[in-house]
Amino acid sequence: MDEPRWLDEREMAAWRGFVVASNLIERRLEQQLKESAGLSHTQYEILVQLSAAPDGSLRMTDLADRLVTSKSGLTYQVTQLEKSGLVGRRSCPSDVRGVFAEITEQGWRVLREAAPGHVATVREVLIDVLTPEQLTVLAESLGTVGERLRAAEK
Amino acid sequence: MDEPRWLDEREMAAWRGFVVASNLIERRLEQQLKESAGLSHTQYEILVQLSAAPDGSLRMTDLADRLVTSKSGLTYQVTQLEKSGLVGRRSCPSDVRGVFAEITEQGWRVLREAAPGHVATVREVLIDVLTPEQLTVLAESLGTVGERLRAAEK
DNA sequence: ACACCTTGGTTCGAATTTGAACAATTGGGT
DNA sequence: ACCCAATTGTTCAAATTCGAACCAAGGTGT
Repeated sequence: MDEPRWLDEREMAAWRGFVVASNLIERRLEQQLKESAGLSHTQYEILVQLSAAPDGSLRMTDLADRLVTSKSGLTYQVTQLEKSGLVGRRSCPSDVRGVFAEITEQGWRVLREAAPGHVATVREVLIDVLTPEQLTVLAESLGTVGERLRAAEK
Repeated sequence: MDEPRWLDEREMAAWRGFVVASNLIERRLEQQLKESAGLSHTQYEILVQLSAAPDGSLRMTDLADRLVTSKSGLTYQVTQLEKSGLVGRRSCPSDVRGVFAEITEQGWRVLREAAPGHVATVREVLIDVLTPEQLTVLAESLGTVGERLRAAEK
């Protein structure tokens, strides 16, 4: 770390842009979901991941990985969603330790109800603000970034 | 919201990429700063903003805006940093209600100490992973996104 | 001067997040 | 079969976050 390569103007712009944009977007999303569906963004994401899974259920650890959250954080949120009846827990046949989180009927309803507004907001804050070309580059770039970080965490 | 325009594959890739990347990056940054300098990312950002200000000080509200955080959240963090001696509070001459947060000598030292490692990590997770062209597009895109959201919040 | 609406910052309580410690299993490698 | 490291999910305490309520002080219009 003797002679750090500082960021030039463009690099700095990209970095600041990223940090600021992600904070602003997260804030807006949180507010929109909370007010229109009574869900936090994390909770919404849990429902989305479960709904996309083959049988509407995923192992806790698997789910935690997809959400990029801590195991304990997930335990907490799943418990919350369980209290609200949007998610249930099932135990895993092949592994006594394992626990499946499973989206319920009501979970589906709430998700279907919340999705349109959420998507609209996503468009409003990111997608519809950019040109198709920008979107393509963004998808590729952040895809790579994600892969690298996933790999590095292991 | 009768017929929502769902996201096509590319749009979805951009969106998922954004969410996943920002979570992963934030996690990594937090971990790196905590272990190498004992600071949270928020605290680091506070020091950066103050150090960049003309006289090393900013009004609380101004600072909160730049950090994209709530006023109460900032009050908390500034208090923490004050306890550690990295930041001080001064009152504003022209407005009795006003409070300036000001970076201290020790704050400067800690910041200088932490910066190289932080920048290295930023390169590692984002900047050096992308091509110059990708970086340019990213900077422009997220710049726009940020501006729009800032404007919309008013 | 006087109401009145806005601003600036802090305080408060509630919700959330994290990492470390833990208990119970699992799955090799020998 | 058996020992041991790695894995699973939860619990716990501590730190952080937010929004709403609040108090004090500015600024405006009459």
